[in-house]
Amino acid sequence: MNLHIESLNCLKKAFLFQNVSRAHLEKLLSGARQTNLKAGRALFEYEQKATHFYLLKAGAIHTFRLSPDGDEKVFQVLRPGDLVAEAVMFMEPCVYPVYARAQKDSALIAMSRASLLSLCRESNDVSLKILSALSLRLYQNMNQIDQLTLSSAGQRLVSYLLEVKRHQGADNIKLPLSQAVLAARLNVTPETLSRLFQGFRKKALIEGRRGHIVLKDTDGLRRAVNLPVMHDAGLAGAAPEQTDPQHEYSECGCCNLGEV
Amino acid sequence: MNLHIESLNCLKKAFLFQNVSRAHLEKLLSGARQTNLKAGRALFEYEQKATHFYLLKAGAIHTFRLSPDGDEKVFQVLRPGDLVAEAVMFMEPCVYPVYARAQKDSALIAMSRASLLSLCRESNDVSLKILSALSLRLYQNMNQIDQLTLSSAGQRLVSYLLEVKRHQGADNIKLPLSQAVLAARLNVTPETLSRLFQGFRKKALIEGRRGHIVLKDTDGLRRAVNLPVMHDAGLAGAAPEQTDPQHEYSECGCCNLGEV
DNA sequence: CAGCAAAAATGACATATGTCAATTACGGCC
DNA sequence: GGCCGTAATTGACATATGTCATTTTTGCTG
Repeated sequence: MNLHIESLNCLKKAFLFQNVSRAHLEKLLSGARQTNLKAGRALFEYEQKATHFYLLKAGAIHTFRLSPDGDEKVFQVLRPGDLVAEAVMFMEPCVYPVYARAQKDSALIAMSRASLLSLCRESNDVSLKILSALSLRLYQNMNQIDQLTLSSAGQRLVSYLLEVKRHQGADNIKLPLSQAVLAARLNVTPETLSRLFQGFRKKALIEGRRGHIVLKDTDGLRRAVNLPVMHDAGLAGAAPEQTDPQHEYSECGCCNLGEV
Repeated sequence: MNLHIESLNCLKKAFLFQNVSRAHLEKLLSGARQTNLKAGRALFEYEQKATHFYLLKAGAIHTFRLSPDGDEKVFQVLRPGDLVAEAVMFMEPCVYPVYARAQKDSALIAMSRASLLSLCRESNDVSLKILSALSLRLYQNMNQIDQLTLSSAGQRLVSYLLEVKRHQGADNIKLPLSQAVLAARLNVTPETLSRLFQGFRKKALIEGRRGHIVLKDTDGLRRAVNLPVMHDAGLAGAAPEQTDPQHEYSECGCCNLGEV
């Protein structure tokens, strides 16, 4: 069956299942089903019993929580190739700790918790893989906490911009998030974000707008918001090695920029 | 050897090693050494190569990062019985993602990363245990992000107080953190924290001071800061089950209050 | 190309929270 | 029990950021 073959190939590419035998993958897929979601539709709800995890084949998924006044706090921006909620499968009690929603029309493969758990029970190799995947997510989360607790909105923005720059290589960066979503990720209002951009533009620290920005003076940016002007990047010192070309992972190892 | 026996017993109590065979534990301990730290001394540094993880036998350890202006952002407050940096052992590259420092005079058992990894390779059981421990930490971190991104300082404080109440059962709660540390955990200044307490006291929402506080009107507290007045607790809906008596775990499952 | 809805920018304003300095209360120690 | 250093409180003040309303831009779709 075509779908099957295709899914199998997708799975193989996922970091988690790099060295997993074909037999094991087949098993994982045996109970799997394809899920298609229109933009805006929910994949799962916060605190809902977590029975499945997903491989995102196409589109984009956001995971988020709601603040008391109702606005969304974005945790992750997931892209094709990413696994969704795989870490949740091991929690006790097993409920989704976030909402998940399709941001664009999306296609996913849904796999059951049970099949993953039994796979882990059978293969220590898989367990170990997942272990390292989880610890990575843990690290991402700590970095996110770190970033969110930067005292000023400017610091959070600059730290984000520098992170993006690190990953896209060039000073000429492309923001993969709408301003509204970015604002949510940085825990500021869109207005504030807009004004910050304006401010940096006036000081000739950046150029361009609307998703396509040129960083003219990164040290200046750092100074403008009182971030230490130093060696490499604002955030963690995770070795600035290039993305491992072997798996087409959309997320960066140490952070969560929401882009390729 | 006495120390050995004692350490063995400590290990057995740790959640991670609940069902691990004695032989395996022995192996873990074979390369272990006892570490004593005076209050204020560092256990490890941020970004330092992570070679060991620890079991805290006595005292208290804080893990934290530094903000650009130099103040500490507390990630965890660890108590006797807790494991320190066990999750880090599986990260790649393997460097400590936080600073760790003894807050009081502390005694720890240091175990090597290598021995843990080989234990995991040998025993899928251990891998699975750690898997669930890691996913728990992940969940804690998400809750912490959630809490830190509550827009107002008051919301963060109330959410913290309610969390503590949930765990101590009574309205009569004991704060295990100095005000300065608590302020850091909530990402506010000590002054602001002090004023918040004052404000609540004036409105007769709380009573008492200095680590010993009585919550007079929890719904009032929620309303005072615009937190939804609802069923159970402000944070995640992790089942409000009592702490499992079988392991003397200082931390709560879903959050990180810094106390028993 | 015009027209429209959504996104972004701008302005005026309120306020929560940080900052710095001074004062008070507490807890350990001789 | 009285002193002293640290922690907590209080006050005056500056300011970053949120809020709400309005305008401008953008990108689409017919």
